[in-house]
Amino acid sequence: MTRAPARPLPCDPVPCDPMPCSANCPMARFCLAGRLMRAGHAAAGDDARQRTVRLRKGQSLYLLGDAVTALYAIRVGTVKTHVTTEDGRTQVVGFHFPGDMVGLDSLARTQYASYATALEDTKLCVIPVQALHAATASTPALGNQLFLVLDRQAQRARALQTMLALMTAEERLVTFLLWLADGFAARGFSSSEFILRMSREEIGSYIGLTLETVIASSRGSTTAD
Amino acid sequence: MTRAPARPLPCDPVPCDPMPCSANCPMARFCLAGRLMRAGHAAAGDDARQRTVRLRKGQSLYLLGDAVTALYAIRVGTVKTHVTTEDGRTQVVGFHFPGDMVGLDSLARTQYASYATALEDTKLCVIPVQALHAATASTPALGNQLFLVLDRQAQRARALQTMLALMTAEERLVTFLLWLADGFAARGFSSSEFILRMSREEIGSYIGLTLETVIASSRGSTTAD
DNA sequence: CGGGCTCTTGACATGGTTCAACACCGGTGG
DNA sequence: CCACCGGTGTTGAACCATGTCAAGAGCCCG
Repeated sequence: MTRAPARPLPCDPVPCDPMPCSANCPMARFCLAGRLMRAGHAAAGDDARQRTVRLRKGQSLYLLGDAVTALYAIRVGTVKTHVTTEDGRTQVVGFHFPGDMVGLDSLARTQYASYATALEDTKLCVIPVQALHAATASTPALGNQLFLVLDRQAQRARALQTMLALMTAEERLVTFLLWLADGFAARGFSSSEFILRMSREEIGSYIGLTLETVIASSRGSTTAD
Repeated sequence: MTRAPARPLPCDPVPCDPMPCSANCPMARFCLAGRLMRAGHAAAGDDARQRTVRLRKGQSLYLLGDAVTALYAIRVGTVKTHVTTEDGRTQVVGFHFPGDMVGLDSLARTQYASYATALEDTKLCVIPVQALHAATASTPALGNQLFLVLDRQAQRARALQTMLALMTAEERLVTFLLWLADGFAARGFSSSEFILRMSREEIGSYIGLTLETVIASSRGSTTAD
């Protein structure tokens, strides 16, 4: 179980900035935003040209409290969303991979409810909320798609709740790794071998353990990393 | 800190079955379903006549896997939603009080994703999903309201996640009781004195502790029950 | 080559669970 | 009315999983 090297740039950085999302995005087949936009394709006319954003490892996409101006869809890279408690402790609330949307948890709000930070060099499509609103207004099917996407997030949140409430350290880690494996498999990557873009500490924060316990549990688990 | 007696019937069982929700429901001021329906009032004409359901303590509103035919709004009483793991352990995923909606977590699904069980004698309004769909289709504002309600659920889920991940037993219990107090205050009841309708075991399940630890932590906490 | 990361490991402390016993209360039947 | 019974709540003791602390290894980067 090895960590990612410092700045790997695992995917080719396709230069596709001012292009329709579905044209040449490597994640087009799996991209939720793509499904959203195709559901209402041409609803916004050739307004479908996407702006993109690049982040280097460690850079923030938005901060907690920032005005919500856009959602984002990951093209390449990995993003974590996280919050802090009043006493300074930090808590990772989600990991996001190519094809995932970032910022959904703040869609109903005026200010972002979390921080979003790149775990590696990352490129994202920008989906201005006003454009999204206009598109959903003109295309009901798009709203349904969005609704399903939100439901998936809620499902995952419930699964996490039961995991945190009644699983042991090793069960949590195994479950987490299986989730990752499923996610990679769904994107067409190997589910039996992959690189962890997040640190042990970030994993531990997400599943409610210290980094030392994450390591100890990974020792106990089969090496079927 | 005392538990509820066996069958208290704390609220008067108003016989209001075939009446518009807002007419005589004691929770009208706080009812999410009421807000939903008023947002689209007369959208469905006098179809607004509500069917209601009564449950006695321990009875189920629906079972995991049942076909999703309706949402419910609590008039009087308390409901828990819960799931079970493959190895038989049970996990409370939510408590629901007068004015709350029950079944929202399954709204995007064809089968309920949890069990819903009454913690005391309870009366609910029935909101058929097809009626809800019709109403949202004809009244966009209603969809927005629903969207906000779903977001509130998601917020609570995130708060629970951080609670389970990084709070101690006593912190969890205190937080849980404060949530209850806030909820009662928002409904116009006393926030400093109230009856726990759920057992220690159910509380423990919800906040990831055993019933013994719930007791031990409640001893430690101030008696500001 | 040195500095600062993350990762790893082991010893130790401790919060929470487990287990067992008992108190309390309401309901039920004699 | 009383005795019994089951469910829930309470308590304490022993155990164990996990957190805490400290030290060192490996690696990337300047």
